[in-house]
Amino acid sequence: MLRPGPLYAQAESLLRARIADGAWAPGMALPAEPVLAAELGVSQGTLRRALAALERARLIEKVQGKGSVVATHSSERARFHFFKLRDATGRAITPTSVVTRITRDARAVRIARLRLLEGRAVIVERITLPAARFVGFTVPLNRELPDELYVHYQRHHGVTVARAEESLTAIAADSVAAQALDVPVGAPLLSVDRTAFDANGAAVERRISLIDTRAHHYRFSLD
Amino acid sequence: MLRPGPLYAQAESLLRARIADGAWAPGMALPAEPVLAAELGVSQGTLRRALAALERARLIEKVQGKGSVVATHSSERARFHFFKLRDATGRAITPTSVVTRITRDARAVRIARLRLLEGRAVIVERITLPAARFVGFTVPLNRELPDELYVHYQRHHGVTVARAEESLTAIAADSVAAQALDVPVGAPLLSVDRTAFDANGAAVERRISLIDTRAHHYRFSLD
DNA sequence: AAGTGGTCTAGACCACCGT
DNA sequence: CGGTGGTCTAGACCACTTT
Repeated sequence: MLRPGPLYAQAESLLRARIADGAWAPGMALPAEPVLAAELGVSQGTLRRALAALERARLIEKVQGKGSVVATHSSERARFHFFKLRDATGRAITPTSVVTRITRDARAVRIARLRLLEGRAVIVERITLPAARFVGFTVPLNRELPDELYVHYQRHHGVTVARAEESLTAIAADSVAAQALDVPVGAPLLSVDRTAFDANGAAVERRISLIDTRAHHYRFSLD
Repeated sequence: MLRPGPLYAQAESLLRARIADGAWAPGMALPAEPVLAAELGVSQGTLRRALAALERARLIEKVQGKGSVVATHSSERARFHFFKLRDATGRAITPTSVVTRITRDARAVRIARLRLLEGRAVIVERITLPAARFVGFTVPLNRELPDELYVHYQRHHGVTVARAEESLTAIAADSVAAQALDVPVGAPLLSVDRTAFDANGAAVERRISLIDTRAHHYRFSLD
């Protein structure tokens, strides 16, 4: 058998693939460590090293005495991991969202969305999804959504966003954005261009957010 | 003796303190693992767990066959870790910097700086340092600096920046920034408000950068 | 009580670096 | 060659959760 790299890395990528492929669904309990170790043919210590890496990548969550489960986007931690806006004092805020338009062609689904923070329109977004991964995509229009979009991807399309890259710039509001956000044309907006990836590293979403940052800040850490 | 928390965590904070206090200077080799483990009274395995955490935090660097050393900011990795601007194609760029003014009082040292990318003025910065940690701070004015500012902090003041928090907003250029960056007054600029911390978690720098993002993007990952 | 993950140890063996 | 870190294992014991 081919054995590229250390055992713990092989174990990690095996488990990572099972999660990304949906063989282990989000919320599902993993086998106990001794069982899983035997199945993979490694010691429990080696398995634990692989599981620790998956936990750092937020793909699984471990609880002492209970076991490990595949991480869900509805869990507190993941919900805030991809939403970095905070109010002026640094506190997190829960946004509400309204999808205003959906269009599609053979290659992509395109979504326009407006997000409100504390009742004020603060973000306009244009989202592009690969049609192949999101067949039959649909959400109610012009109504507040019950769940985060990433939770929707996961539940209805088996797509779990694991990682993202963002590119930030300051731009001047055009007339469309200005009207939606109730700011003057030419007002400075924060543009966030995000590409999101699943656990296998495949791109699953492109999202451009235009943000009115007069009352809210984009906040994060460099560790 | 008091023993709060697991051994590996105690070992980690002990080592972390030695680095932050300067008892182990940047670039200095650490004792070999068996030696260090004996000194701390833990097994090599437990010590390795602590060292792995310090390596993830970029406080030390390990090299197989040679040993471990306290990380230096001049190393490639750390140099780019705190500078997230990239060109439009995503490539990293090496900035040059000119300090234009230094003022000080009993509490703080204040620095004004201009940064050039590919020959164009792209960033104006105002930096505030706690006077207590930076006694006798001085750099040549209006001349290109030989080293990054963080390398200067480390070499001349024993201050190592280990972590930072940033708050981003889009603002309109005022007349001062507009002139320095050669953009119209009111042009959108990316404002980055950074607070930097040492390995002990003490704040060691406040820095506000105003960036012209027409040709360069602020780029980073959410993992 | 039984099962889970969490900690800690000791030791064998491997891969790499220097002399 | 001796010294370094890197990998892998086996087992003892602890802390927590559930039955």
